[in-house]
Order: sequence, then structure tokens, then C-alpha cells
Amino acid sequence: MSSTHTHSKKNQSLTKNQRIVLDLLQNSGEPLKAYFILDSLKKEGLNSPLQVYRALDKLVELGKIHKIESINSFIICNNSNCASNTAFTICERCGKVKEIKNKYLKDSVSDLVKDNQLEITRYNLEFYVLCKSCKIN
Amino acid sequence: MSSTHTHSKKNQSLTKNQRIVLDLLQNSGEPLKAYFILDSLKKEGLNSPLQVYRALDKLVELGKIHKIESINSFIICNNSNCASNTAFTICERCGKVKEIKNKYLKDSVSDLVKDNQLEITRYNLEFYVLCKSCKIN
DNA sequence: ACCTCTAATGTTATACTATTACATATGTAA
DNA sequence: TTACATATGTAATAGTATAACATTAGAGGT
Repeated sequence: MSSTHTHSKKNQSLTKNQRIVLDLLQNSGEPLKAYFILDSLKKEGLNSPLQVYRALDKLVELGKIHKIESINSFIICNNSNCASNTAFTICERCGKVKEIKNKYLKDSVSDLVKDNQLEITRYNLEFYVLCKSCKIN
Repeated sequence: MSSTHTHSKKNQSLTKNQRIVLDLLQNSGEPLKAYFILDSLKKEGLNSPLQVYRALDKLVELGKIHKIESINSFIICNNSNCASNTAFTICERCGKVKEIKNKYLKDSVSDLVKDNQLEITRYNLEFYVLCKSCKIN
């Protein structure tokens, strides 16, 4: 899964810390934990948890990454325009995480809660699955 | 919201720690954090975080309570037979949490991911909303 | 260029959340 | 009763996240 140089270089206007954190997540493609990010970027000049968390917070806010709550991890966004909404599958056996594409969800989600008179501002959906390769073995 | 004595008394076969933790969550009806539970039950004999976490783990496993991942909190189950699946609305303004009834979800959820060839073993859905009373003010 | 304001940084300390490890006790079934 | 799994009690520690405060960097307006 090395997609190191395949992403658009639209990471301008980010600060140095935000950029190196985003680059790491982009190059990794899998969910990373804050303290792992810290360790990985010590050589780039990151010294404290707060530097990592501040960068992560901003990137989440910009919709460039997502937090997966149930595993306290952060992953690069594979969609666009999902600053507020996130949906993932997480393999129960191998832990592999995939983001579910927006377009599969929009309509279903509104059906999902139409019986409540609630207006949804955002959502975080975590589906635990057995992924294809784990299902085989 | 005092539904203190309206729940069925099927809490037999639970151990003492499991029972007092469950009772607290039942009487509270809102999400509680582990260390809050610990403080609340010091007088009942709970002394260490681990005692709380072990009771919580067991109760989650039994489907009697749920963990709401994004707020590190636990709440009494308002459904039945949802040991594995959870779905909540969380008010963005006041933090109020409500469990979404199973029956509204079963079909929608299977639609939701029918395009993927994944078999879902369980899910955790967190919908952030503006609740009715917050919408008014 | 200068002022101003906002956002980001750097650093230390601390708070909050959760688990490891180990010794002991309890309940259930053969 | 023995054996086994499960729960308990306790202390220590690991993992996750934020508060507080001083400083610096950027973007806009004049």
C-alpha cells in the first residue's frame, strides 16, 4: 500500500507541524495513534504530545483526517467533504480499517433516523466486520 | 427522569460489584464515566479503577450497558438484545445522549453497507444532533 | 513599514482513562 | 473434594489528552 506520492499536493496553508503530521498519516494510510505519531516525528522536531494533538485537532477540523473513536486513532480521509461525517469498517480480527465512501451513506443515514425528529449535524459510524482476507483464513 | 424502580429486577446472577455498578447506571439513566462511578461507589466498597472497569466490561459483554466511545462513558441499555450493536444520538450542545431503538435500525443498517461484500458483526453508531430542547433555545 | 489581531508554537506539568501483574477468594460442576 | 473458571483486592504503571503560560509567526489594514 505505498501511495506515497500519489496524493495531490494541496497541503499548502498548513503549518509545519500540521503538514508533517498529515504527511505521515497520508503515507501510512492506516490508523495511527497520537503517541506513535509523536515518536515517529521526534526527528522532525516534534517534542511534546500537545504539538501532536494540536495538529491532529486542526486536521480533523479541516476534514483532512478522521478520528476513529473506538481505537483512539487517526486516519487520513479517503473522501472529500466529510469534515463532519465519518464511517468506517474495522476488521475484528486483523484490525484493518477502511473508510466507507460518502455516496453509499448519504441517503441511508437520513432514512436511518427519519423516525426521530432530530436534525443530525454529523455522525461517526463504526462497523465491525470480518474483512475479506480474514474471512478466507 | 427518575425511573429508579421501573426496571425489571433481573439483575440476579451478577456479582456484587457488577450489580452496584449496574444499579448506579440504571438509576442515573445518563452516561457516566468510569472514575465518576468509582467515586460514587466508594461508600459501597469499590476502591480501585480496576474493580469498576472489570464490572463495566462484564456488563458491556452481557449487553446490559453500552460504552459510548467518543465520550468515554457508559450508559444503561434501553433496548434488549443489543449486546453487540449500539446506536446513539448525542446532543452537540447539551451532551444529552439517547439510545436509538433497535427496530429503527436493523434494515437500514444492512442497506447501508450492502454495496460492500462485508459481513458486519457489530456496529457502533454515534449521531451528533441538536436535541429538541436545545433547538428551541 | 508599522500596528494589530489571530492562530500556532514550545514547554512543563498535570489530569484523565485504562491495563498489567499477582495473590486470594468464590462458585460450579465432575 | 478436587478441579476449574471466574471474580476479587491491591498496587503499580501504561496510555490518552488537556491546562496554563510565555512566545512567535502570519495575514490584513492603515
